[in-house]
Amino acid sequence: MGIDKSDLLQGTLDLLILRVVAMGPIHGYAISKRIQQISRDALRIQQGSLYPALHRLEKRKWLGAEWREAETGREAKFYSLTAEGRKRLLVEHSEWERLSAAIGLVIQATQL
Amino acid sequence: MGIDKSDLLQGTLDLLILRVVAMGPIHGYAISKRIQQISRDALRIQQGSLYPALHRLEKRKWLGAEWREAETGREAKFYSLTAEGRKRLLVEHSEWERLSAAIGLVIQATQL
DNA sequence: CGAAGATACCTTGACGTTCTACATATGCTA
DNA sequence: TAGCATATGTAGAACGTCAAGGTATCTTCG
Repeated sequence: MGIDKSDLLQGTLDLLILRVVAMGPIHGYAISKRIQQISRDALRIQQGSLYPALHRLEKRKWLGAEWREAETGREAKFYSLTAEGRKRLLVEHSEWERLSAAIGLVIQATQL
Repeated sequence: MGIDKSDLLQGTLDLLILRVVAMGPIHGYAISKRIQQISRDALRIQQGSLYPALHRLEKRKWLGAEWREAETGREAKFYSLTAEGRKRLLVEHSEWERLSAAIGLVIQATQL
């Protein structure tokens, strides 16, 4: 009935991607697997969310991209964090902390 | 440039509203003020977000509504939580815990 | 008296993100 | 040779939120 929620908290995908890419160059498919693995399967990035997001971040110059051979021997597009991307990551991170803390406050205050 | 984020984490507004209404009948304008106050101004609900959200929740029978006189002596639409709304609140709450914990995991794991 | 500001409700149209579904191709393995 | 994981991508739609606009009442202050 269209009442179900997204697999993600909308607006947090960029943060997740930037964090993972900050660990070192990595290709798109691996990013989604990594997020899924770290989150113990709680976060599943659909391909229709992943690739548009990567293109968006690349367009904004937060990610740089380069085609290289993956560990598997296949060609893949490796993303890496730009200097601007690192700045943006800090912004996204503090916004997350700020907003999630605020929601925590509301949850706490309303259960008295 | 459209790069700035929402004042909210998209998808959490329903949870916030349901929590506040769970404390007792309250009208829309007061809900937004209350959320703003509890969150120490971190969360500001725009009226263009608030009223459509309230109508959505009412339509889904998670909120009931009744016109009454507010403390100020003016007419206002008071919302209260239905039984279904209480169930939904539990769902929204656990979804929030699940997803925010998962994001916390990714943040932790990527800063090593 | 008149203006301003807070209270209280609402709608419209645009926007960005995410989703489902589809499409393509390669490499490995059973 | 069929199936599955890997790997990238697109199109169209749904959804929630935002900016901006509107109405009306009540109180306060000049």
